Amino acid sequence: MSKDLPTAYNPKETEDKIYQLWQESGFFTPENLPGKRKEKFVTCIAPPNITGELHMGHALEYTLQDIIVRMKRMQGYKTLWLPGTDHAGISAQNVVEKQLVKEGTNRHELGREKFIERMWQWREKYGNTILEQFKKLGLSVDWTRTKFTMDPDYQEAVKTVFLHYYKKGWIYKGVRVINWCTRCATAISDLEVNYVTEKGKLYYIRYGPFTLATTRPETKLGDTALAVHPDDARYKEFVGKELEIESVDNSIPTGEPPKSKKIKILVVADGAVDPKFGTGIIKVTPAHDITDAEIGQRHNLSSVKIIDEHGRMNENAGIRYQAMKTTEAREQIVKDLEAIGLIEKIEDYEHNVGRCDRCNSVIEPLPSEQWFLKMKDLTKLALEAVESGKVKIHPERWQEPYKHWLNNIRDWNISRQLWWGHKIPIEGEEDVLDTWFSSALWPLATLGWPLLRQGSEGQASQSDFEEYYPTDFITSDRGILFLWHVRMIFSGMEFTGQAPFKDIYIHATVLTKDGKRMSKSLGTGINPLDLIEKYGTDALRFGLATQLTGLQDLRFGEDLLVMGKKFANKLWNIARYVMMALPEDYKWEVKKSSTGLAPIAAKLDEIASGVTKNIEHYEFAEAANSLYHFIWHELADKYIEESKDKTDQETYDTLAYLLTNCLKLLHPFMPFLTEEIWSNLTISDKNLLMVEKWPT
RNA sequence: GGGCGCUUAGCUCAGUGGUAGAGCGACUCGUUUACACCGAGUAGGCCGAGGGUUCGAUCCCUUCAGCGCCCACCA
Repeated sequence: MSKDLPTAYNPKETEDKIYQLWQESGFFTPENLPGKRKEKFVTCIAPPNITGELHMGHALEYTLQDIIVRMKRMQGYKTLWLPGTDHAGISAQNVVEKQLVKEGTNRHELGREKFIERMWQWREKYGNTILEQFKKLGLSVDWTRTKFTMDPDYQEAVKTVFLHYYKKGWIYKGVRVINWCTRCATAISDLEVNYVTEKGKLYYIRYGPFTLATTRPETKLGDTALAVHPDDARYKEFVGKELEIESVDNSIPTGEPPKSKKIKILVVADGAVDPKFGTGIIKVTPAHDITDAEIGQRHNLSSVKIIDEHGRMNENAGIRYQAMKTTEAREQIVKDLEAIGLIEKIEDYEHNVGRCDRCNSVIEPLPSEQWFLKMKDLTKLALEAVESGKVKIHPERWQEPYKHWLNNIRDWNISRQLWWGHKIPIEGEEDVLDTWFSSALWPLATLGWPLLRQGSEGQASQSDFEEYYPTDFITSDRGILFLWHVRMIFSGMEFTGQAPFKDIYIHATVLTKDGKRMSKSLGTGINPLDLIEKYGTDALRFGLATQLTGLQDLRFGEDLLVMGKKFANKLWNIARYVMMALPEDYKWEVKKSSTGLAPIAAKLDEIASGVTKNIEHYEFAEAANSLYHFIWHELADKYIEESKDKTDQETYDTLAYLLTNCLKLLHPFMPFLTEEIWSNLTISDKNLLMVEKWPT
């Protein structure tokens, strides 16, 4: 009996040692689990980016997932949690590009081949750092199945999917007005544009008999029509007519004073125009505004591209403005219009400016030839999966946004003008696929779809896909419900007829104590590894668990970690006490029933079934709190105090029963500490706690 | 413009149709060998504001305010 344990729990001396024990046991791999396990429990990870560094969101998400996985494993399920990383196209490429800039070069100088080599080097060196940090968090993932979204078999899966869609006629190439990032020099999807309210100007410009307002006067050079609402009585007589109006002459060199010239412009009627806004009449620039492009399509308007991929005016803007940046052109044209008397007034104005999600540059909508995936049928599949209950979203309130988004979706622009990513599998194509195109296949491709897994040693010969698909559970921040979950769902439905997981749990987003977004660049980020250093992993996990209540946001405070640390210590000392109180020759056995024990044992049974239900229903805070309260205030404060002068068998058995079962119940939350205590108990025939039987 | 969430003790948050709870912090006592990372206590809340339903509301309905987030083609 180890009575000489220190009076305080020491996470640092425990954690690495215990993690190694787990790894050596092989129990993270489902095939190695003891006993006959017919029922499976498979959870799907959200693979971190290779650019990633562990942040509080990860700590929360993965802790939550590990709690479930560990409980399921103890309940006797054949449990798989497969780890991996995502190549993260645009963000990873940006990181390495920044590195190159520091070295005084760039990717174009390096050339495509060398650059991709650099990307792989980078991923070798840093890409798995975050996976190493998984060990610090105590995550019970199957390291033998680690995946990367650019692994050879994963690339096969991507190719298969692309060609499948292509043959179905769902993939097409077309010139569309898309969101273009002039810095990243690539198309990006609607979801990668962040709209930020910014101060700008609203310019009122005379267009013949009308005055209309715009925030982007430079796009005037690409106007091909004016539009009014069909029911707007004020302008009815103009609809369908071509007006001759005065504009600026863009053929005059910049050095010379501006002149006006007459141009002709058509007036169309379109429902997209809000008659109540401004003068109720808008200019239509089909090449540089997505709404205008749609109006243009409806009315067969020509589209004049005046801004190029670098964000500069091109030859269509006329010699006077050509080669200027859009912002310069704006100043110039305003000056010119003022000089020839076409500006009526300029007002300060707040409006939404689209910025690149990855580099924060202003997005320039422009026409570009891209690959698109038709969303019509896939949308149906994704809706069907949720409406039929094949996929359940928790908390339920996220179902509506999910449906709403799908019902308003456009075709998906899947091509990116990047170098790092899956190449479009069509000959002569230089572009790569949107990262989410491959991420969408994660639950499929990681399990070996469409190829059979090459039977590595000790593996069953049948493929992982047959064995483990579909998975049971996935959890994420709300931010990627549309970017990722939707796409995994329709991919799964399309290729297997089954949704890739049964339950989605949207967990809270971790904010700072002031309610601000945690961000490294804002200096508001907290590194979970620092917290682990300070409090220990179990304290972090337990503290997080008590804050996991299913709300949208979670203001993270360290108080809860203080609590977690104290609690870890309390449990440690409870264990020390019990070991000390029991006689030398006490026969430890893991009792199955509370019958014949003190009443508190039955109380524990109640707690146990409550905790089980709580975890199954994602009520982590409830589970953690009930354990905390029972262990501290019922077991320690009351029962142990009362038992101090008792030496009968019932008391001994009760103490042993309480301790062993509390360790089990607490193991998913505090795996290191509980496993360490367990290893000190002189129970014969025991296994690692992580595979002991769950007490319900 | 539409939608969602939140508003409870100094701080972070639980919670229930019927005398309000936890952790952290504060205060008072306690040198009892499991634990001072402890124990026994104490203080501190018209449960955001107004209205309604009810015998009774912090909890249900409604309006409003503040904060946060998501979606959207407001020039």
